[in-house]
Amino acid sequence: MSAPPEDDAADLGTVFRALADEHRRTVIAELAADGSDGERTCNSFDLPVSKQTQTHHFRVLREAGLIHEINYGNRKGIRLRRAEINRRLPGLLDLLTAERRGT
Amino acid sequence: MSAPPEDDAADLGTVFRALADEHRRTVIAELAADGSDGERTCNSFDLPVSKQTQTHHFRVLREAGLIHEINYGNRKGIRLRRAEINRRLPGLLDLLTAERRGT
DNA sequence: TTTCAGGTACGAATCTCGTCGTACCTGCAG
DNA sequence: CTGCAGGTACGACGAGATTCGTACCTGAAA
Repeated sequence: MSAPPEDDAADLGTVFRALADEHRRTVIAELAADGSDGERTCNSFDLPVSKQTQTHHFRVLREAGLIHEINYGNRKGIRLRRAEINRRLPGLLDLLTAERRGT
Repeated sequence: MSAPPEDDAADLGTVFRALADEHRRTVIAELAADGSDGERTCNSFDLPVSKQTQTHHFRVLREAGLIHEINYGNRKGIRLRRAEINRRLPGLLDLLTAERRGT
């Protein structure tokens, strides 16, 4: 209810709901696996959905406090909020990277 | 698709979807916070929903591999599958108990 | 045996979510 | 300026989730 803060990390329900979707989980797992934490474009994830749907997924991830979106007007940059996640939800990123390696 | 295994821990998507609901998260958080790991009854959680809905929630938790249900015909016992969870999803229970203590 | 609380099965109402179509905006390359 | 790729806004549709009503089963107490 009311406008989401989207500025800081949301509650566990919002985070789990965001990570329940396989596409969004793939995005965060890829970001978490890349230690350089560089800025990536939305297209670099090769999601098998339309661009409207991608916009939706990245918005959900941003409102859950998991990523940072940098708007360049024309294109958009994605960055993992690793520090905030590890501070408020320690161990979460490890769960995602572990799943990605099998089992 | 097909009948769910419900015997061993499910994938991350199923687990996150199960824990996205606040009622179910409350159940697991209470179980995780109680170190004795004793058997509890469904009623002991005081969920503000009807008993049909409780049946539904406990089934979701069981199919996600998070709890064990012991059927006595008349009543039902609930037990946290702590060992399996900590083995396949280390750190998950800590996230739930941390949220319950406030941020 | 009768009664009753605890649970389940099935179905319906409602809501949310994931997806896309159409239309529009933004910045860069010709 | 024109064209074009990347993104967004709004609306719609189908699938799934949450909740409950009604009906029924099970075991223990009276």
